[in-house]
Amino acid sequence: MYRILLVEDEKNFGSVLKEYLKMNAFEVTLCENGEEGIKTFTAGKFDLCIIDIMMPKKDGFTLSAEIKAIQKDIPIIFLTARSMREDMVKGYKLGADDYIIKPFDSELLLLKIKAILNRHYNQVNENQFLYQIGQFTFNAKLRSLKDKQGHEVKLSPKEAELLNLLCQSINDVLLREIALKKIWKEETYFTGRSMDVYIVKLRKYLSADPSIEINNLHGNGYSLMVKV
Amino acid sequence: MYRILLVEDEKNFGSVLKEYLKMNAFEVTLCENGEEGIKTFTAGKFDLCIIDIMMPKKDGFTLSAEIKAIQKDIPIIFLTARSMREDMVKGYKLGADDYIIKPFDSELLLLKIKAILNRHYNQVNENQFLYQIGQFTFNAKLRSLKDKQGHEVKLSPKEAELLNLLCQSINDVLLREIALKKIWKEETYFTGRSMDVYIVKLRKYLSADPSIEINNLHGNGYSLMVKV
DNA sequence: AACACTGTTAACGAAAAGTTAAAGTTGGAG
DNA sequence: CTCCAACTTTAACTTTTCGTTAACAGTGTT
Repeated sequence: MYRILLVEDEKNFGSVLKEYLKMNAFEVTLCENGEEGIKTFTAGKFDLCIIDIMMPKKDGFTLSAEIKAIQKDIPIIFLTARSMREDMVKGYKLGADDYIIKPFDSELLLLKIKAILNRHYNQVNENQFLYQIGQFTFNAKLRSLKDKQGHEVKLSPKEAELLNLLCQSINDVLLREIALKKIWKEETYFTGRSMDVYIVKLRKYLSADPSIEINNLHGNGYSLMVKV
Repeated sequence: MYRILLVEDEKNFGSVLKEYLKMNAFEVTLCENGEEGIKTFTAGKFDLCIIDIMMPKKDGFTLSAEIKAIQKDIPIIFLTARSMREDMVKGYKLGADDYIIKPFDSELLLLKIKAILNRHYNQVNENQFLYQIGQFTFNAKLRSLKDKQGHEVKLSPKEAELLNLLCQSINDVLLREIALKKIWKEETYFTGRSMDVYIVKLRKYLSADPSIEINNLHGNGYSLMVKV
């Protein structure tokens, strides 16, 4: 049960978001401005902050700086109005923080939250390297993909890393940016295109089993789905 | 002989699995529910637990928490129904534990069991010096490699050291950098090339048995694979 | 309709590894 | 002390593997 500090001055929007997150098994504390936010943060324990940038009294960036001063590594997701200039937000992008533009798909926010929490806390079994994918068995250490007949294909390092990430979030979403940061260490046009090429390669390898699909979520990432 | 505690409420599936594991040289105790599971665990000694998550009376997570309270570091493999949501399993603190989705390839379970036991208990016995490699017997101290016919080859110091490292991670990866650090004490272009030369030599020695392969993992290292 | 995102293929160049042989190095035997 | 043989490193050349990029086609969004 992760604890989220939500700081949002629009009352309606804030409480709707709070309810939505609670429905999805998060513990949420809602604050209506930056001052209240820093007080609440100091008093409690939180795993993640979601902060509106434009707020009266104390803006989101200032608040986040104060929070980081207390707990350096806490992940923060900024909420920004569409009108806000992208480069301004990016300029403030610190460390592993993220931002999301209002109005947004609540589903997307949930995905980001999960992905970020995962990245920060669930050092998800770096040890796990054996996966069953439909009729295939994938050994990430040896970079081998074997089908039921015992036919083996060797994957290249990048192929294996990508498939490994997909397996870690099997039947769920692997966000583009997360894959790029983890595998390519940077997120540019070219690394993005490179990743697309690898997706094609993985699809080819896995095409023997029709119950396996690597689906694209336009603008968000990919998901490795294995049907029943 | 490792001892496995298997807790599974489906009687048929449980006993089939138990027999399969026994066939593969494990000592297995089968329990049919969580309560029985914790009693049995308290009474006996076990190296690994395999626990179904969905069980009446006491679910697998609760059981595992109780078991961990008694023996903190015992490895656990969870069995989950396909219907169970993936993120629910991952959301639960898996720690160093692993999980597997039913129905699964029994081969995969065996691989996982071996991998887990290996990393928990076999902190690689550095003192071992006698290895069986396919049809060969390798004595690392005497640096001798004998085939079934008793023909013996004497290996040079470096050859023997390298083969020894390969044997320590048989059917797994020997990372280049680790081999270089352990044998050559430094990692440069030339020591790397030197190692390549020794790999060629070892391959030549072992080429008599086609079930033995020293595979290169491009950019990673080598793996000594012996087919069964 | 315009634009951004994705699918797909092929080609190029860089890096790693395979291979063989010559050049060093070292530690005894004489 | 000298020389030889075993051993190791360096060199040179070849082959393989890999990742990125370009180019063009197709798709989803606004």
